[in-house]
Amino acid sequence: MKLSACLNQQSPEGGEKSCLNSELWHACAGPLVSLPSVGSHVVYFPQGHSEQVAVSTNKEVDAEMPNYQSLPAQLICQLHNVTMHADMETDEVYAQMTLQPLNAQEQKEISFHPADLGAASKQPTIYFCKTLTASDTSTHGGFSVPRRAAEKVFPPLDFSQQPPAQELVARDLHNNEWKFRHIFRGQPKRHLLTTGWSVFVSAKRLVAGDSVLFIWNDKNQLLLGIRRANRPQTVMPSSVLSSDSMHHGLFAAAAHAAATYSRYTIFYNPRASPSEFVIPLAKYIKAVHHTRVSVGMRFRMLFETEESSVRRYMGTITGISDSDPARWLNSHWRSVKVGWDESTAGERQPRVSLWEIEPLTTFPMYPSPFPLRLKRPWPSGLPSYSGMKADEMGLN
Amino acid sequence: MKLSACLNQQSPEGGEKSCLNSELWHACAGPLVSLPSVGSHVVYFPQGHSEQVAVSTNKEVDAEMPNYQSLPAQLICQLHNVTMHADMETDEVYAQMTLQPLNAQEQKEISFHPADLGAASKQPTIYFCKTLTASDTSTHGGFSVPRRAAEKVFPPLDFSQQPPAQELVARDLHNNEWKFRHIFRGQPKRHLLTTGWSVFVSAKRLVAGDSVLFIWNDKNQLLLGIRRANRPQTVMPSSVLSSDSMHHGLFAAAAHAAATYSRYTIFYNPRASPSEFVIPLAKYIKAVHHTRVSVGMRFRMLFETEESSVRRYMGTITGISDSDPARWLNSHWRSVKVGWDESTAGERQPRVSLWEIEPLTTFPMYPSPFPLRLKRPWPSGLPSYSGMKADEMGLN
DNA sequence: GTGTCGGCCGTCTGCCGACAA
DNA sequence: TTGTCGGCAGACGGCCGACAC
Repeated sequence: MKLSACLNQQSPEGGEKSCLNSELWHACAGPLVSLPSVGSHVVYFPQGHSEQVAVSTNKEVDAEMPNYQSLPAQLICQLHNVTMHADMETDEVYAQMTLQPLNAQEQKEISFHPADLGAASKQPTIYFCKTLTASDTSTHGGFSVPRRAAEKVFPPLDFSQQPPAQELVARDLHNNEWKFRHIFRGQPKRHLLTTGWSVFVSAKRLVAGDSVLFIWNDKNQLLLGIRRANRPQTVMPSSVLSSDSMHHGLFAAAAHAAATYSRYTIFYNPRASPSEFVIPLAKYIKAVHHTRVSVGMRFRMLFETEESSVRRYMGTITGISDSDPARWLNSHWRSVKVGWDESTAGERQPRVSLWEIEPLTTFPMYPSPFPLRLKRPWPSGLPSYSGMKADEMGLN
Repeated sequence: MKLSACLNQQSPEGGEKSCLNSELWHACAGPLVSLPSVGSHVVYFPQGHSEQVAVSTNKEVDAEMPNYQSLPAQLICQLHNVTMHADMETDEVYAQMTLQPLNAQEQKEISFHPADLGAASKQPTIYFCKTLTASDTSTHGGFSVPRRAAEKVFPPLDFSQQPPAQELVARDLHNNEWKFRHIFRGQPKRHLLTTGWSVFVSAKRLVAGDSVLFIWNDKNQLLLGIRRANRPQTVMPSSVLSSDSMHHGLFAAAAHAAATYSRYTIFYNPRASPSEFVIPLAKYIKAVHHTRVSVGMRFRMLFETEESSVRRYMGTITGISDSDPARWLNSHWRSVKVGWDESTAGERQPRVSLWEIEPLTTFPMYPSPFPLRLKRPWPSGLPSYSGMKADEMGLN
């Protein structure tokens, strides 16, 4: 992996490179991924971060790993910076965030803004995503564009020509330019990308099963991104640091930042990570303190389909407990054990976090939604909820 | 980077994959690289390890990085395991080592073996290395084999045929098989690799300036490896962990191992690292305690040439001091400031370590070389030399 | 001794509509 | 509506000796 393009969420003019519309990044990341807004308060979960590192290094955290006593299970931070990136080699999207743990005084002064709830980012409206077929990736031919897709996102063809054709110019996440010949021909007629397509396929090393997506943005620019199929064993030990040292690094850096209230930097890989581990504080508060859940309760949760849209799966809460009591006591990370109505080969996780689900047979405990204010602030000196008991949080 | 092939130094039958002769690994690593032997005692320098991480992530250690008080500047360890690897994507060689810091009792019982001195590994005798030309990597033709090289390492051709030709089968670091047509033709006659060569070039993504090397080992097998040219900006931020967290990880993992005398794992990238940071203890002792150096003294030091051989450069010692007194007090890592006779654009480092150089106008202080025994063992409880004063070590 | 080139042939790329799912 | 195929023309891959440094 090499240096990556930069997409700064807030200050496009500040970046080292010219910055693309973040629509493309979000389209590649998927409909469920949202990034907290700069300046807002968030909750950071070392445990979730560790899960991402475990997936990336293909190695679980070692049982011998010491407890970082000074590191609470969740850190309340201010989010100073968010930049969107894409891997130079694979185009895999990821985000870099700069977090700063709040000290006791800052925690007392927290006030909430509705915008901090972090709704899933709106997917661009004028776009399409197609999974590549064997013919699409073969050297024998070009790319067959689904009719509705071509009519929706490509500029209209001049049908007085025979055959109707035009040159398309599209930019990828790295702002590289790709040119394609777009032609409408064949019997029956269909939209095709011919000249230029195979160069793109080989440059991006696309294979059948990968997806390509086109966006027509509000500046009349054509953007294109890719999403690789979930190939098993795409993991890559970095050969720089052992996975054990990586986990040490994650915990030590977070512990140091928590102890000194200083900034630190993390990477979030939306398509690698099993769950988001930087959550808007308001979303966390709402889910943990203002929603009543109990064993046996029904809920639904959003998942991404293979066609890049969302669907809800239903399930039942079967238990509420610490997912790793030895290491992370009183953590809300994956504290909810669930069973799924449709059990497709255990594809969905058996444990989820409160803010990931929508409980059904309940309603919010507060009548007026905003602004919120906590009755009982977190224990002074401990920038976390780790000292709270379950009954204080309405879990029982 | 993906999973890598395994070359176990000691137990070829124990590896998960069939293991190749380590000759190829050492040939790719270069003539100056040696690996300490399994079971021996070594000195590990977190500072040197940090340098490697800084090079790999292209980012220096942060000035805000806290001091890891419990981590001495050098750790005396037993080397439990050494495995040789090669990156699946780039074929870059690296080694994985398992180290275990010695406790005070173990340090007292150390005895030295001459074999532990860690002489540079013998390069294979029957091999050649060629830097690829534009013609070699072009699709227009094959690979032009230098005459002496072909006669030395390839099986002899049957010159009764016209033209003389044969099929060569060579295996790379991952034990993949590559087939080439070896032919002797043209006017004037020359050795060429034709059919099969371009597949190899494109699979390994070789460009003009990269090197390829062939070995004819003692089992009558043909092996081949590659060495990429030092292209600037080959660095790759991992997008898994920030460089700050990487440095934290390195120090925290080492500090934890030092505190508990437990094993930990490191990676050594010989072609990325500016210096070896795991040194045979005997070599360290000899250089630090049994060699007298002083400012103004002449010395010579080995360097690798572009043609993969070694040559000596001469220099003068200009100072002896801690290279990073704020972080690593009384460390011998790069404690010697030097000036070079041939100052080719500051290519060579201004600071070296004692065990890297050969002082000239001096001779060893001990009459009989081995076995050695220290008069004054290191301070009990501190598994390092960090408490020693310069005058105790004969530096002044 | 070896790097690069022109010449030449063969394979594969890549554009086309046919056809079927 | 769109995935795959046969047909075909042209580009490029790749093997050869010529030639120069």
